[in-house]
Amino acid sequence: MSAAVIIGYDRGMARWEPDSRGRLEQAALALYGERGFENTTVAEIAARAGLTERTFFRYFADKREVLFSGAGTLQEVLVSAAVSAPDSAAPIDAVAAALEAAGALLQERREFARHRQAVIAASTELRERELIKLASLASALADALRRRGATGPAATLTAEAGIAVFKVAFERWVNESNQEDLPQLIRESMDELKAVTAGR
Amino acid sequence: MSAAVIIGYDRGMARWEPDSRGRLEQAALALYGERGFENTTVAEIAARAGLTERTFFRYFADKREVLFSGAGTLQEVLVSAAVSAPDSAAPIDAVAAALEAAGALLQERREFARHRQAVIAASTELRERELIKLASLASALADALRRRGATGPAATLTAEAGIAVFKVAFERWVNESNQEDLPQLIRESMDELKAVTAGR
DNA sequence: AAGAGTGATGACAGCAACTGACATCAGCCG
DNA sequence: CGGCTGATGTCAGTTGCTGTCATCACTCTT
Repeated sequence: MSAAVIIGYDRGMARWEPDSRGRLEQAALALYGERGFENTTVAEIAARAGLTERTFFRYFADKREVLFSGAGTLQEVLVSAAVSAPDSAAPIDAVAAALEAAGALLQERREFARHRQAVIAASTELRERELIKLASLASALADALRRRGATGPAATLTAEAGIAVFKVAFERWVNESNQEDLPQLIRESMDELKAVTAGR
Repeated sequence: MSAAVIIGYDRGMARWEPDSRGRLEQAALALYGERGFENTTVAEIAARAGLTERTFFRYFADKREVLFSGAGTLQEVLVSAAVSAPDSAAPIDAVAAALEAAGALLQERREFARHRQAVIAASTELRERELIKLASLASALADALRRRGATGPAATLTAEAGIAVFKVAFERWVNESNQEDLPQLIRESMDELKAVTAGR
């Protein structure tokens, strides 16, 4: 059964409803939010999107991945901002600039980001997936720093510390009720990292 | 079928072979190493240990967890070392002391740690699990710092940065062919973090 | 010593995640 | 017009994981 049948095939007679991928993502986020990740089956997600389980797995490698389609874009923004920071900037400052760019991107969809984060925080399995995405960001960021001339281990350390800053700032941003500015929170957290590693 | 039947019931006529848990861990590590995590079934692990699939899941929550039974001990060592650092030590130095204690523990079983790490590195699923274990260490470490009087976000940042140091040092230690000293590598990586966050 | 636990294990059924193979069919293109 | 394409459906199968009940050597009680 296709959703087009239900809707009456009025979208210019396209064979299928467009944006299957987007519909699956919306359905998954909604259902994970309503009943929790573990209590939702892939068949249910697919049904809400007017598709079948098999089609879900053509778009997403597994049940978790459906919440992480934005990771690629985030990584691109992060890396390109790091690469395009002035040559004179120290690695840690290139990282700070990259994190602020990524933060600005997330800020554009505050409500979505909050909802999504609440869903992820409620499930250990989803938290695992998020952590490996963040590790992938750190790895890509370290590569970018090496392209800027940083040495291997220092690049890794700078990138990982930067991602730690990002995590802390993002968590604050998500939980604060006021409309805080994420890039600003990133700057503050970065300063706090510098203070803390200096032994204060 | 019990393994005792095969072996001939000569261990003082105990009803079952002792240390089922340990046998499962050994069998899993061996099989994951031989054919890879994804190409190993739980039934095969259980069979090699002389047990059934059902018993495997009585000891371990899932197929990955069997490689992480040491995480609890590591966390205890880490936390108790952090808590027992001198009151005069800055948070980052308490973390450094804690990481060195944990490093010394791992160093006692260098070959095991290497083998295990090679297996984990070969599987994305296992890397995910490792990352959440490290996140749990960071969280416990941050709690320990708060008990020492550190404020919330600073404690989180210090702990996360410390775990980043640990990751980098551990990776060096595992990959170096020479018999390097892990606590020493941790000290060096910590110094590198301090340099890097200072803008060098 | 007989009988009543106990605890680790096995046996079995069942659900849900995921995969491979093949079928379908509207629209496009030559 | 007819063949090709690409997104989807259908179906069968494997495996991870769970609930439930059975088994039975050992132990404790009386």
